[in-house]
Amino acid sequence: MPELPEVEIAARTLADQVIGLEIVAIEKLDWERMVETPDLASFYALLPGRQIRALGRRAKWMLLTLDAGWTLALHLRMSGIVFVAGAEVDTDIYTHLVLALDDGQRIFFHDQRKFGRVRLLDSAGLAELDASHGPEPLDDQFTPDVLAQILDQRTTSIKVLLLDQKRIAGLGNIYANDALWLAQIHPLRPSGSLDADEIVRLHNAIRVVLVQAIQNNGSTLRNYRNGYGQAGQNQVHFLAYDRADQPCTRCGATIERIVVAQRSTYLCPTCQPAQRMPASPEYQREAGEAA
DNA sequence: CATTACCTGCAA
DNA sequence: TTGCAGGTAATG
Repeated sequence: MPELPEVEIAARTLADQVIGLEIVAIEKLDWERMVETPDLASFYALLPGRQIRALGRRAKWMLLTLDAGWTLALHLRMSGIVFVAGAEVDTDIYTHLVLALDDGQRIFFHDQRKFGRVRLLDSAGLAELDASHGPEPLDDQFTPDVLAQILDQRTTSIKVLLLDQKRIAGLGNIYANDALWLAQIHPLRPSGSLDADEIVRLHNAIRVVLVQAIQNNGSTLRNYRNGYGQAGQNQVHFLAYDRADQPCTRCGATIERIVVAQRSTYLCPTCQPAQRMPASPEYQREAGEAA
């Protein structure tokens, strides 16, 4: 499921409900492989008694800042849902982690596909997680110049680069597709081939699609829910993602589906040309003569 | 760099 | 039955 907007909304809606509460027990943990660090014995020993001080997000990681310098980091991967519920809600076979809180509520980590991951990190572990990701696209420090440096000289396709969390944080398949459509850039263009104007367009497009998705409480295709168990509304606003064979809302051409890096990729063949249109006089003269 | 693996459910 | 799904790590 979740990309940056969905994790952001999930973190915000969790914050409304659990800040200041204490984790009193690990009530259920039936998929032990989801705990990446520390070892299980330490996880069981360290978590009870921790107070939840703040909620945050880094890339697609939800961060629960605890006392004593600990951070509980949750990654929802494809199908994870983190929500709060009281004792009246039963766990099901997909609920793999339940944290009991001191007000009687519980944090549920529900994950149909079991790809979700949990880390309990000290300050060094948190710094390591931070350092392993690229810049946050919604930060003020993320400027077109920063994006230009990330793209510079790279031959890898722009779509693959946008999905690489080490280069830029938070984009997944939906918003990478939509940002490229909005910027009118073909997903297979080599990253280093974008000119200054295209980089400015892409920088702006990334922010626009993410901000709009947050305003719409994220996208729910199948599993995604916020911290109250509610679905998002952004899925009706997709620009290119999942719109194969439908008309481009900008030019009316038919949206195509191709596969890039084993991921479905949607583009408008008219608005997102495979080759950048060179503006040099030589090209224009040749183009004119050929025509 | 491209495949494959990790999991499960659902629609074609 | 096959292919596909908001992601990433581990392989050739």
